Amino acid sequence: MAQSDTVNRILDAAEVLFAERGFSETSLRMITSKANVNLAAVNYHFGSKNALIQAVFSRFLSPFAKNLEAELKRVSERHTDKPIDIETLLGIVTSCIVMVPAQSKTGVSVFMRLLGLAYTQSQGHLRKYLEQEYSRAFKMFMKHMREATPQLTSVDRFWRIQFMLGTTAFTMSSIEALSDIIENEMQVHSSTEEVVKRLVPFLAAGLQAPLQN
Amino acid sequence: MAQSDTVNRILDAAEVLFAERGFSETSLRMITSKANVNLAAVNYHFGSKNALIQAVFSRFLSPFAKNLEAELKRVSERHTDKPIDIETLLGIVTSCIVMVPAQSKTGVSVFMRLLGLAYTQSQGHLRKYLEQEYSRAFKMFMKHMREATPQLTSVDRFWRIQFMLGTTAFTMSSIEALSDIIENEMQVHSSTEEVVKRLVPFLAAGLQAPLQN
DNA sequence: TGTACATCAGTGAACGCGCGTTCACTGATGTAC
DNA sequence: TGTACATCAGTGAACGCGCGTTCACTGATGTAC
Repeated sequence: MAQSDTVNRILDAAEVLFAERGFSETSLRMITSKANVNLAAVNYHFGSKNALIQAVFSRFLSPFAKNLEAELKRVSERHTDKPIDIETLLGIVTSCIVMVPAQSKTGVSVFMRLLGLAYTQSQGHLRKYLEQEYSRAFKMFMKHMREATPQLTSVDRFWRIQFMLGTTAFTMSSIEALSDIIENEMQVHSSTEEVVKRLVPFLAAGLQAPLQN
Repeated sequence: MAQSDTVNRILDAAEVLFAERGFSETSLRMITSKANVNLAAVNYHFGSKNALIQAVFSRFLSPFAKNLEAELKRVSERHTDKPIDIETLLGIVTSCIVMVPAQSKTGVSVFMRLLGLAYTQSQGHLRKYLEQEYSRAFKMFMKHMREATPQLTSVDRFWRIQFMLGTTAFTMSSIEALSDIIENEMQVHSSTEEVVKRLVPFLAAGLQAPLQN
């Protein structure tokens, strides 16, 4: 058994349980029994429950941020004359998200649900951690976003990006339940890819909606 | 002291604390000490913490649902020839939300934040309760929604309504944190009312976005 | 009008329980001489 | 090569604490006769 096996088993179990139940509704005892490790192992390896939460996020956000920075740099080098358009920008983000799970072993929906929870459930420690850890990738994305939507004031742009984030996080976190409902009611099967395809025009249209005064 | 005074003081305190901290992060001891009532009074009047949570929602959702049904009926009687358009429909919903706080004493932002939490934090008991309690208003709204977007297939309409719901719930549940960020970065204050005003055109544009194949 | 009883809002203290965390300890592996 | 020691992952049991809930009780008010 490799040295890091216990650590990874804890992270795998915590990731799934946090996504299913939220942070304060998931106890260390649930995590350690699902992971088949000793209760004290969490505090031994991570120090505290809060530190475990941060580690869960790091494991998928770090590769995502790395992918995103690389991809943004790559594409912008081919767009020296004109800014990257919104559809391309959104495409880059979604493709970078899809690239990650192969590394961290979990599905896209768990990934997205956690992102949603990070916004709605954090008590401060997590938000602070994410802000300082991933500010570079976020700023890079925002720079391109600014160039792609010159017609928006910075306040409008800020809010519309939050709206996009909200739509995505919420939809992805409940995609399983929603797919079941629609399959029951309308006998139509929806894969995550198909939902994302429906999502992108919705987001792009919202982002570029006329401003009202 | 009127008979219902303790009940209302508990509801007032619970409403504010739930909105600030979420449900499982708010203890009955916090609520009763803020309300200046005995700890046992919650279980005496409501029976359990879950029942208190449901009562908090009832106090603002019941008048809202009543407003919404009345307003939808009123407006549709003047639109016998053509269906109500989307902007009007969304306007009705937001105005019905704004009408409520005068009855339940709290601000719109507390109201909206609770709505967001209902989606992101409920453990089942709340979702079931809301579904069966307010299904009539919801179905009525959906009927008008269907008429307002005849160009959409029912599958597309289903997903786009979920997108709208997601955007709203997510934004409202994290509105405080987001308002703080934008106030720090751009020195602009954003009230909930202003955010809702920004949200509506975003949602309307997304809902009516061209379909892609 | 007075008495006995019922009802009900509210109380103070305690209950058992699950929580995150701590601590002394084990046993395997690596390292120095 | 053998011995002494250090390091470190992992363990079992317990810690104190805050939680939702319960219960016997009080005291005020209403009601029947």
